[in-house]
Amino acid sequence: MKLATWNINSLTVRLPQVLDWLTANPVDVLVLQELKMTDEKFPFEAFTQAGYHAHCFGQKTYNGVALLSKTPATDVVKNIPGFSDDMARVISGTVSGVRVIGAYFPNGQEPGSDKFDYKMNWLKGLRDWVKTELVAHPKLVLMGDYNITFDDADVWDPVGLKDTIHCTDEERYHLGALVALGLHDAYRLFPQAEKSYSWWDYRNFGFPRNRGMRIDHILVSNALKSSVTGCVIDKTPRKNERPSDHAPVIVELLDS
DNA sequence: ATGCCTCAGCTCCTGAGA
Repeated sequence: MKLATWNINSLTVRLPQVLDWLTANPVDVLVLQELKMTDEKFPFEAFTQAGYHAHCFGQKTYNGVALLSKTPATDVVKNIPGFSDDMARVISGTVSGVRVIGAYFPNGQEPGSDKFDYKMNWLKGLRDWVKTELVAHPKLVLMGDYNITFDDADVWDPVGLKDTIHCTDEERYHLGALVALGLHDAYRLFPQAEKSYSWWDYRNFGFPRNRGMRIDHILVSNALKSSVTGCVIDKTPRKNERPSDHAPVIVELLDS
């Protein structure tokens, strides 16, 4: 079973690339972030034709997430139960016995800002909920655009970007607390090339210079850890003509 | 240097992303 996450920065612009990518990478589950469209505009038809069941949690202009799966997802939940939020950031469902949570974590803009405070509150809300989800669903995958790096290895310039957004101790504390619930960074379960990133700034030739950060993650629960056979970042679509600034991340699990 | 890209929208500029 293969599951993937991809922040596509506007599904309106990127739909052809998503469909092409699914043809080349027929994963069982794909979660998308930053649809930047309302549910009425979501291209259900195109995904049906591609062989996917789709659930959408959209929003005008910003945010918006979707859950695509080859077999139907059940018990679909939108956003974080118990955490009041105006923004469409989370969509969850059970696919083939695995609880899948797709999330677009807040950016946070800059430490000390209102948006940073919101990010910290959101992270606490997410953690409180995921803790209970893990009890109900031991086989759980939490994946998406976390907008947080784990450590210096995830940052192209850890000195210059020290204490800036995605690299602060506060953000990393919350990411660590999430992991401490009984989750594992699937990417680091395997040897990986140095300077591996999932996002590169559009500006200043960020991608060709490999000036990026690893901020898109797939966390797997204790119950799934031993069944993970691989995790990769696919940089191919970042080379497209009008790419998203993020690359998809894929994890493979042994079928159980 | 608060911009360099990219995207959405009450679109010819602004806010947001990261």
